[in-house]
Amino acid sequence: MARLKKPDPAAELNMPQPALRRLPQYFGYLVQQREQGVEIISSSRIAEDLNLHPVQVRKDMALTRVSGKPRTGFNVQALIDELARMLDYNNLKNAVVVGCGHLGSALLNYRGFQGYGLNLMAGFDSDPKLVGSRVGEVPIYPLDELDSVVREHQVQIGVITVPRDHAQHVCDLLLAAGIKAIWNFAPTHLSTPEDIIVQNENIAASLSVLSKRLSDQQLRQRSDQIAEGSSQG
Amino acid sequence: MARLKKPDPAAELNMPQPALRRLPQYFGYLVQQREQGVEIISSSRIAEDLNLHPVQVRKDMALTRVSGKPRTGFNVQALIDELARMLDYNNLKNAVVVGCGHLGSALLNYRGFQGYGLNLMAGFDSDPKLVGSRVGEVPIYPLDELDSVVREHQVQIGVITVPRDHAQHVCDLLLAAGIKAIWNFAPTHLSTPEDIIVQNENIAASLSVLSKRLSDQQLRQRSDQIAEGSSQG
DNA sequence: TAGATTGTTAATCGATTAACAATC
DNA sequence: TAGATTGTTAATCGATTAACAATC
Repeated sequence: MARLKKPDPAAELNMPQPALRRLPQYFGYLVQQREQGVEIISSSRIAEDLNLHPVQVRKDMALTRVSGKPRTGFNVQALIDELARMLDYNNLKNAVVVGCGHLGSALLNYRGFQGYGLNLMAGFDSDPKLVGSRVGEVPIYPLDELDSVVREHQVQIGVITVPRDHAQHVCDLLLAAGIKAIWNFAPTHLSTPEDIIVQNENIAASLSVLSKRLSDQQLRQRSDQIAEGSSQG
Repeated sequence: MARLKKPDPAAELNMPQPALRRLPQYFGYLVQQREQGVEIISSSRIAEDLNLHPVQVRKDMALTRVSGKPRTGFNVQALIDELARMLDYNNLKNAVVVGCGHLGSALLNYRGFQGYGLNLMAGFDSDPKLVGSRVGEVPIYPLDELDSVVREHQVQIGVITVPRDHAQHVCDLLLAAGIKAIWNFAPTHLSTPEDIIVQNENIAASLSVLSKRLSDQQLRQRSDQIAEGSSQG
């Protein structure tokens, strides 16, 4: 059995955000490795596959308090278990999806959320044709049942996938029903009380990073070519 | 007209990633403000609406080299124009989507990408029923036409929305066709040459951040209650 | 002028990387 | 033992925040 130091609640509460964003990456990667029969893995191997610095991987692994063995590496299963505990993947959290258009349907059809502790247990839509049907096995309700469903199942997380102009209204409905956290896919800013957690899924931000990296690389390559040309000339 | 210092190419190439991720956020926010008739805006107002520190907003605005006026603020349109230039939104980049299931369809139906410089001009799918049809006005081709379509239109960006187990194969096809950047929505790590830009859209990472923030807040609230209870007792 | 806001420089904070000892 | 890998401490790097001058 892999050695495991006592968890440090303070360290876990104050986890740096960049690290917190890397942990699910490790988790997914390690689950995939386990499926391929890998039982022990070194930090340098992880770093290489995920394009990270090996020391950073060791620092992150240290957060899990799973000890590795010099000359061999870390126990994959132990890391998976501890990451799941730290990220609270074992406590399934109920969530509802408001807006069952293309994006909402895609989320409702995605079967991978369970592995990350999220249970999408209901969808809501204003379209009477959708109401009463199921999308990816999840039942779709009319908007005016939102309050009762959320209260009855003590749902904590609301996912907003409605058009931009309806997002704030839906947000208000969710908060009125007692929701504590909002996962917002609508491309707009939501006004909420301070104690409500809002996570904006800004696909444009991600796209911009990609786009900028591409432009920058091409700029660099072009200036390299010019430099080459002039040194040859 | 708003004052505008000369762009600084070095500063733009070496833009810090956290800042780069905030710029599209400002862009979207400012476009929305403009639609509502706002012409001048202060850094403190932006900061308040986007939950940022006002000094940070001013630093970020300084990156655009748009000068604000003391006592009034920044010209909204000037900021929008300069952000669009910095993020290269004006040069429409062609992209293809491989995998036209729920998520791929959602992307193809999303009409907002044009505003962010991305033109999804073709979809590919192995399902013969989809091939020849259109999803959100974008034509769907069979996979074996990927190479010719990508070459013909000099497409630089490939979007992968196929199931996990097909992602690496699709990635290889895209690279063979000359694609330089991959936007990967499949929950798996892709092996690529060093000069290829890969942006992983890890929805699980985002979800985990939300989930952890929720758990942590509830932990804090519970320990606050206990502290309250004992101080009262 | 007084006051509000920008914008810059310095200080702080936090994350990443380097160096190296400890361990198997 | 030799060598490879972990794990910790120190150094560096970079981003955020604070302080305050400049400007309208």
